[in-house]
Amino acid sequence: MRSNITMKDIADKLGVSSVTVSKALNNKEGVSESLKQKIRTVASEMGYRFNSAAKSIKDGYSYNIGVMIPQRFTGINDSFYLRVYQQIAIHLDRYGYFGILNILSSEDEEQLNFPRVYSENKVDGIIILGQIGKPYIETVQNMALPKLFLDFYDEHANIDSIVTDNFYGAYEITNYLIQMGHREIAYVGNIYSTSSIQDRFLGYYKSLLEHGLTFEERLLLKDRDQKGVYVDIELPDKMPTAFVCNCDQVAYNLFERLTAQGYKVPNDCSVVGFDNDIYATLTNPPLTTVEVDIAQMARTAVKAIMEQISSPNRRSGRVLVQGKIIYRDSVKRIENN
Amino acid sequence: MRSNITMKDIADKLGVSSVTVSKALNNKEGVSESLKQKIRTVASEMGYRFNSAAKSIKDGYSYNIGVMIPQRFTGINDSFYLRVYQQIAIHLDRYGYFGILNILSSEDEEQLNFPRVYSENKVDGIIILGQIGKPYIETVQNMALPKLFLDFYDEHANIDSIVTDNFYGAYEITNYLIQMGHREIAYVGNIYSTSSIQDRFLGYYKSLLEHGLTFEERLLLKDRDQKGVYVDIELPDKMPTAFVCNCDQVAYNLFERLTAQGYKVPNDCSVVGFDNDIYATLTNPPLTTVEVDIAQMARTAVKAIMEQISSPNRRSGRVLVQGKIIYRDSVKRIENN
DNA sequence: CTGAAAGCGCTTACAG
DNA sequence: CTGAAAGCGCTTACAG
Repeated sequence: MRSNITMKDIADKLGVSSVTVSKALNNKEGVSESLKQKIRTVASEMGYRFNSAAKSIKDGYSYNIGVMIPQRFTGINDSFYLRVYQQIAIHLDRYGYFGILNILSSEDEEQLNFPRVYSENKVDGIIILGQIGKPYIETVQNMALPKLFLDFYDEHANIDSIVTDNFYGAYEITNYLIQMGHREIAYVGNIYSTSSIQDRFLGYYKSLLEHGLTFEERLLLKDRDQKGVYVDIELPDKMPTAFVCNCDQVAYNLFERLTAQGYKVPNDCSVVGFDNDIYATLTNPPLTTVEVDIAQMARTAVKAIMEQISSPNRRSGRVLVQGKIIYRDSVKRIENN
Repeated sequence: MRSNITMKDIADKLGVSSVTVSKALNNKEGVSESLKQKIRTVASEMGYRFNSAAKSIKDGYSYNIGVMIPQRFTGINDSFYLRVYQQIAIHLDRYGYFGILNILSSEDEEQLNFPRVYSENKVDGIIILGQIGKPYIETVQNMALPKLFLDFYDEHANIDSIVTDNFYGAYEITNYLIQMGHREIAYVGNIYSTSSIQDRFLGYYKSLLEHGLTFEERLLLKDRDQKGVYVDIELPDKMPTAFVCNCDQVAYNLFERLTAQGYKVPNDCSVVGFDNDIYATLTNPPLTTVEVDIAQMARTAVKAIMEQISSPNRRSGRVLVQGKIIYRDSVKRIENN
């Protein structure tokens, strides 16, 4: 139930018209300062609350943004997207907007249903947070609304996207390992599993190339099967001096493996991760890793969708958000012969 | 920007009135089945989307619920409330409602500002998720809107609340320790910090009482200061055989402490936690703990707020949601002399 | 500086 | 079974 005090009530109380009240409360021209003051005071005394639905119906904006997260990314230990959503909500607030969370169920994704936020005209734009299936991408394209992919992209759909610079982050952290004297560096991750694992691998690869190091198949270690289920990591017979892991959780798994085999990090080998999530601080010693800048991702996403709303024809394309290396204690400088 | 197709457009196309279109699309009486069908078909062909703002302005409902989480509970390793929010969003969906996330900043909490969802009439009710300061509770009481405290309560404010049965959960898990032969059982937590830590302590206390065990001050170990900042846990000189920790993260901290001092869990002492969050699986061995039923909390909360909306005078009071002991490997049966 | 009129898109209550 | 009229609370464009 809403407060039943309207601008008309305030107007009646003061013997003015509701037009004047509207102007005063919105601080528009055409009302004397003294009247404005009086109106504001009375409004506050009466406990007046603005009716945003009435405004919406007039100007056609809901002042809401839908944030759609596919259900499968919302598992029990998987709060990354929720955290991104939270940052989005905070940044939307600065534009006078609100965020409505829409978990995309597997059924809706399969049946290509529009989200309810769309069919009920609840939002002025939609941010899709987390990779959706190809068929559903088409459904999204059919939505007549500003939209944005966050943390993934599709090369065929012409939809703006914001992604972490996986390539550059992995490139930089591999450079760092090489600077620290490492020459035998393994990459841990199934590069056929997701595009971000693949992009991170390519960054690692580029770093090797640039430093005249040759990549060897045996230094590519599988961390999960095609379905994304983690498998035991098999250490190579001849151990490398450093491991680039595609994410912190995998680095954490690798630590367990190394410890079980009697290796000590960083003395016997160095390990780096990616994401700077909770796992990065749970290893002993804590992990040097690439931090995904969640706040920056959210800020960029909100700005991009706001621009689409105000200028429907302007496109931002694919925006990369740089990560940042967090230096901790899992890397040791080694000497080369 | 909204789709600019309205009921009027559909009506014009079919040569009927917009009243008839409204009735047909809402499946109300007074329109023949055949006309309804025709109208639905044309609506879908034209890509009609319902304008919820227009409905809102008529019936006074926004069909949104605000979920307010104090900023301080949204730290980097703290996704419990976000997960609850996610479940709330899913359950709201079943009522045709949406959830709007509102992070309560420390400034707004100090300055006793109403949340924007309230002052802009964006929601039909507010769920406050996580303990807010006493002064702000008064602010919340002044909001003329259905409201609900989730995961905390205040004995003085007459506001419905849903909380985990902290008391009973701690009581049960302490009973379990006693069944396993433990007689010297410590409680880890600052009982002046939050009401849930206090309630869990009382459940522990009741279990001791019922079994004729005497509580000793020295067995109450502080885990954090008044502001909630974790402190080093000081182990008592004479070690107990078991520890009841007020939450899993503290149990995790205790593990580190015990390991540092050379104690092994569960051989040297047993440890139990509360929450069954990520920390419960990160200790070695994993933790026996009380699982907070997030889905049930969310379901109950949504039901309660919906009831308040439909019958403003009905109150649900303080509802307890039962937890569930998850048995793992951090407790050992011991023999008594 | 102030306000009467019209309209946003829908629904409700009533008349036919 | 169908629709003209009125109204929800606000804002815009215009007249004074």
